[in-house]
Amino acid sequence: MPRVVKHPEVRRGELIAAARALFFEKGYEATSVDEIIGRAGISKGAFYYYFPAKEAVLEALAEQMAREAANETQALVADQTLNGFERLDLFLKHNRRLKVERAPEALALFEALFRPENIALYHHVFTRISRVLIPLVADILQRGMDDGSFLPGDADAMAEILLGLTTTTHDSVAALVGAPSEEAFQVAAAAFQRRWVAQGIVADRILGLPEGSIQFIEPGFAEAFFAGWRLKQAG
Amino acid sequence: MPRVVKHPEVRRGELIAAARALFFEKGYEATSVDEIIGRAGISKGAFYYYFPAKEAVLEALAEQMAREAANETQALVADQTLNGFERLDLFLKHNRRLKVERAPEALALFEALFRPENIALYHHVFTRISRVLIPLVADILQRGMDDGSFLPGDADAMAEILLGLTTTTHDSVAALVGAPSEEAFQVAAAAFQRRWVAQGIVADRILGLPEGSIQFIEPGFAEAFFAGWRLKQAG
DNA sequence: ACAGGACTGACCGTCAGTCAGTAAATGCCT
DNA sequence: AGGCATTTACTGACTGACGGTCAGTCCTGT
Repeated sequence: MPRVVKHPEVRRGELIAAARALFFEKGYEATSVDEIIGRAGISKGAFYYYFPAKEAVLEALAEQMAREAANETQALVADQTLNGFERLDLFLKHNRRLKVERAPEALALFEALFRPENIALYHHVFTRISRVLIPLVADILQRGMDDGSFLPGDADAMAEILLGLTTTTHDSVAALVGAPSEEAFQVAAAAFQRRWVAQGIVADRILGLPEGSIQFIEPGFAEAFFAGWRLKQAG
Repeated sequence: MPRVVKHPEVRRGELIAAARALFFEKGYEATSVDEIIGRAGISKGAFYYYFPAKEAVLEALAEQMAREAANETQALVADQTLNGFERLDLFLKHNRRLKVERAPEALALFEALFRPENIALYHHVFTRISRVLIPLVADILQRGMDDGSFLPGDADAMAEILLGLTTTTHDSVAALVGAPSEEAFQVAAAAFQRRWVAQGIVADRILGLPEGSIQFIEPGFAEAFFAGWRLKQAG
């Protein structure tokens, strides 16, 4: 094969992109290094020139996704004129809007991340995302505790817990994207919606807000998600 | 090798036991089927006579551990004379006592389950344990909501959330058992303790109990755990 | 011209899984 | 009770694929 030299950053990016596509498609374990290098158009040696092991690509990919998530959020926390609750509300509104606006990509992403064979991928990605988001959320909580919007407490630990809550929806989401039939999906979607409503109430109680203050998802999100899913099944 | 025939249940049990020891020792991925059959004193073919794939042993092991956890808990929920809070308190007391009494085994178990290479094992085990415990906890919560011990709400979803909370301590426990030095362990132990205290407060608020009502771990648990760890490091 | 960074591809050891066959247990007929 | 047939439990050599290595080659900037 002809030898093509590229800037290391470019090559690295291409390798991660190739891995990303394949990991999402077939899972981390089921993707071989040979497939990654085939897609990236590069030799085995070059792969191991950039990454010490297959798992390192997984780490790099998780890192990249965590950075993307952090970048989108960071700007929101900057606004100094808002109090704690307004800030949290903005943060949540932003996330809700993202979920709806990007429903197609989100569907694909979730379908990839929540498939049983992708637990390792899921865990890596969410651990890293949590790690970057915890300080941001902790900051929001701390200000809210200081200005009386929220009940006082250990802001860091509570940020960790609140974010942890969202990652424990794994099973309910997995049931959604793994639903084998429309009936199963309907059941899973109902459970999903119930779970998130309960989670909002739980968050309200943790922070000492009136019930209904915090909403993680739009009321009709499961259905909207469902529309995309049905489209995919049909196509 | 001479051929020894045993009752299928016995053989299956021996295979799971051998796998359990090896998975705990070196992790799921790092354990080969050859090692499992070597320890169990059986041939490759016999292994695949009992399990369709390596992963099936992992499932079976997770199943076994989930059943053990459920059996120990089930008896507690049976007592009809107690109200919701007393029942929950009993459940938590039982778990706290278990953690202390079985600190040595718990240490070994945790050290195995929370090592980074064992994420798959961890996830399988805890998903299955959650699945059997959720109905039990939901039952406790429902009775407590009915008799006014707890704030009303979706008992199933809240049971799921409360149990989910405990699994999101993964990182803080992983930091504990993966600590490379005594200093790192001390830091991790402090974070661990803080995290669990916050979690107790969170649970109080979710159920509408006065702060301090729920305690997941004994005040000195991290230190007790630490003693065992130091012993191991020294030995 | 040459040093060192970027890259190649044949090769290696290991591992999960297969399979054709075999020994022991069990049922069944006489 | 003893022979025969069927089923169950098991053996171990083998395969293909995979992650990772390495000796060496090409390319680019200085």
